[in-house]
Amino acid sequence: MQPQALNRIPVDILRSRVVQELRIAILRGDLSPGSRIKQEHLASQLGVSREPVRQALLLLQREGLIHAEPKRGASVAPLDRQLINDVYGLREALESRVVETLSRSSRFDVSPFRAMIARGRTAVRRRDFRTLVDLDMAFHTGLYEAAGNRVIVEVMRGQWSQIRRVMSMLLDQRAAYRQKIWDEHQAIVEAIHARRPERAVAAAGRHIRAARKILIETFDAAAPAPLARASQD
Amino acid sequence: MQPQALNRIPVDILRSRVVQELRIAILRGDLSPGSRIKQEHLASQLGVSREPVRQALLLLQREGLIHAEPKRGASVAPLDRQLINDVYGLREALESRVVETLSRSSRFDVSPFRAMIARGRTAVRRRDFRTLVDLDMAFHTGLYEAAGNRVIVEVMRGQWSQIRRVMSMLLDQRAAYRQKIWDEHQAIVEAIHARRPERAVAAAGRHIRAARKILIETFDAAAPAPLARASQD
DNA sequence: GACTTGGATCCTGGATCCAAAATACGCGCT
DNA sequence: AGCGCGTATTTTGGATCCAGGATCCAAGTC
Repeated sequence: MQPQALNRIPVDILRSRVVQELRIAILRGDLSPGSRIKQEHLASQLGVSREPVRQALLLLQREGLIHAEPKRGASVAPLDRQLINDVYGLREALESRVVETLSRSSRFDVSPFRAMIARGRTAVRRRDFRTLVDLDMAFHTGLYEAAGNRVIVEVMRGQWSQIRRVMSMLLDQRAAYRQKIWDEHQAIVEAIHARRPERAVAAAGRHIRAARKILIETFDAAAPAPLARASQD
Repeated sequence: MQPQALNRIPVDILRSRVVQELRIAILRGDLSPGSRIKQEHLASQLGVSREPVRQALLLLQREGLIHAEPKRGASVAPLDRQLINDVYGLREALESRVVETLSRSSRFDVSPFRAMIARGRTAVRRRDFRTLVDLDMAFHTGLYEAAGNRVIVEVMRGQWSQIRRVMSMLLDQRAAYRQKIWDEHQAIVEAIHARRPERAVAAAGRHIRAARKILIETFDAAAPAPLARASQD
């Protein structure tokens, strides 16, 4: 017996496949906010029974992508202005702390981040929004992971579901903002690299507040009617 | 007061009852870390079928109280030194932000907090540890709620499960610390009340770092052996 | 005597079944 | 024709059933 790394990859489980599929569908907007989700229908559509579907719905409900009431069924959670705002409040608090920590650490490796920035700029030029969102999330997640706090990584993983939903909405429209993203990312990374905590925190704060501002504006401009039908309870 | 309690409140659902029971059992230590949880056994013990149990396990797994591997079953998650540490890292980041926000707000109402502090001191005198933990959590949760960020409230609700687990372990032993808690709480609240953001942030930071320090120390002292035992009943 | 191996047994994940709540529908009434 | 009420249908939450993987035990092998 060597190290005990013989049996890996048991991440089968139908349930997680359903979660994955559903999450993607919601994040992409294939399922529009507010639309009803019937278990039977979804099950047959994915070729499974209702059992894994129910569990998947449970999980996605906790993730905030699904809204459900007992006996009343589930629906895709509406985009929620307040929620977005609050998510960004959380993000600012955590990310400030993360970049501050990194700025004081001696083990921060800039290179992967510089690489991501380069790829990000390319994606912007190509107007490849899907990749752009992926890279943006990868960039920030990379920071969390570099800071080494697993709880923060985990918490933010959940929140990015929300962020991605509105992000895709936003990127279509805000060309000016798309340009700025990677400059801001670069500012953050270089400040960390230069070991300047205050500067890094400031850069991160600016980045996040700018994103929030744009997001909320875009939301208010584009959303009022079609998004939040069920927002009153 | 009951602002909008006219129609909802159908929080029956067997599953949530099971979650509740299980969570309490784990937090109280009635189920020791590492012990296996058999669905059938738990189900009959609670007088339900395996179905709600499975869903409850799923939820508690995401909450970090249960550890499970596919086809291998579930067990009570072991107390994890690193995890505790990380939770406190998260807490410090968020709570700093929260108290800072509150210090700048004009709508902060001290009175409920002062009341909690008084009750807390009483609980300390009476060595009523259960109530003490409840009040501690209520105090901090109260701050999150006062700040009005629902996402932070929600995220921290999850984290308090972890905090409570070790907290009960800690309070038994650290008499000196028990005394200090409510002084520190008072310092935080009064700083907020006095509209002194820096002071409030500093007080909150000190409070959380002190708690973390004690917790980790206690953990290292008392924990090595008895934590990950697999016990059957 | 320690290690492997075959098989009985247990347990989990998924499928199917059932009762009750909720919604949709149609009928009768004013 | 509009409205309300009672019933049919849909859909959910929970219970039960089943197949496959994991665990345990004991006998066989070196």
